[in-house]
Amino acid sequence: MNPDALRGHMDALLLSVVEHEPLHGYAIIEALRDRSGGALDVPTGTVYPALRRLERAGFLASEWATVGGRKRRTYRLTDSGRAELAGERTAWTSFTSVIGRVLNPQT
Amino acid sequence: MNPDALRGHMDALLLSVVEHEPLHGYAIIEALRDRSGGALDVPTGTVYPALRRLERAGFLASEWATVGGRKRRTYRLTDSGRAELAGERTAWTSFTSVIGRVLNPQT
DNA sequence: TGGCTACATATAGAGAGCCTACATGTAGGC
DNA sequence: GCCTACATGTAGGCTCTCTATATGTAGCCA
Repeated sequence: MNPDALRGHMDALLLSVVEHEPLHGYAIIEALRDRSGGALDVPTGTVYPALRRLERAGFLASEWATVGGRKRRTYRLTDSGRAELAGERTAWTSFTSVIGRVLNPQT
Repeated sequence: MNPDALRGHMDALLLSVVEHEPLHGYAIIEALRDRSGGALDVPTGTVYPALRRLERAGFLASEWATVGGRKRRTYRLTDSGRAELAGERTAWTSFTSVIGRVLNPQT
């Protein structure tokens, strides 16, 4: 997966993955890998800063927890984040429609 | 259209638009606008450098022409560019599939 | 004549985000 | 003692798209 292709879609992916259950960073990476059938293996250097950015934007909220002697920062979707995710899903649909039409015009 | 979303897809769009007929930069911008139903209005500062990049990569070849007193640099797809475009189309399909699955999992 | 719009190309510099590489630390198996 | 999995985080680099600016022709209109 070309990294540049992800540009501008990472937010939607991250928000989507914590939609129904709060997850910590490491688990988010695993969830992305699982949900994509292994196609998405996002490095920690991408995910952790992105999560902080999304929290700063108010779309996520985090809490520290200690599980099995290990510290985790668990992220959950805020109401604002839920609205953002809905918008991102709509944007995704129109994005694929537009690019798809240009890439494969049926003329 | 969020500019970041285009990242990594611009090449495919540009190659796609000159697939069946050579076009010059200005016409390429118009073609993208037309094919996308107006959704894609790519600035010259994006297109011209991108075209040069694609030519440097061997995917496009250009020739100068003068039409109605105006100079045009007309780009055509090379064989290498044709192969690249095919690859980009395949990549696009799997990209949308992967992101779509993560964004809207049917579990 | 002057001014405006469409046509046409090009570059400099800013901005942003994803990446690699590195740093740090715990738990558990061998 | 060493390795792997788990877990978070930052610094710096890279690349692409964008904004802003520059340059010039052709044609219309007042």
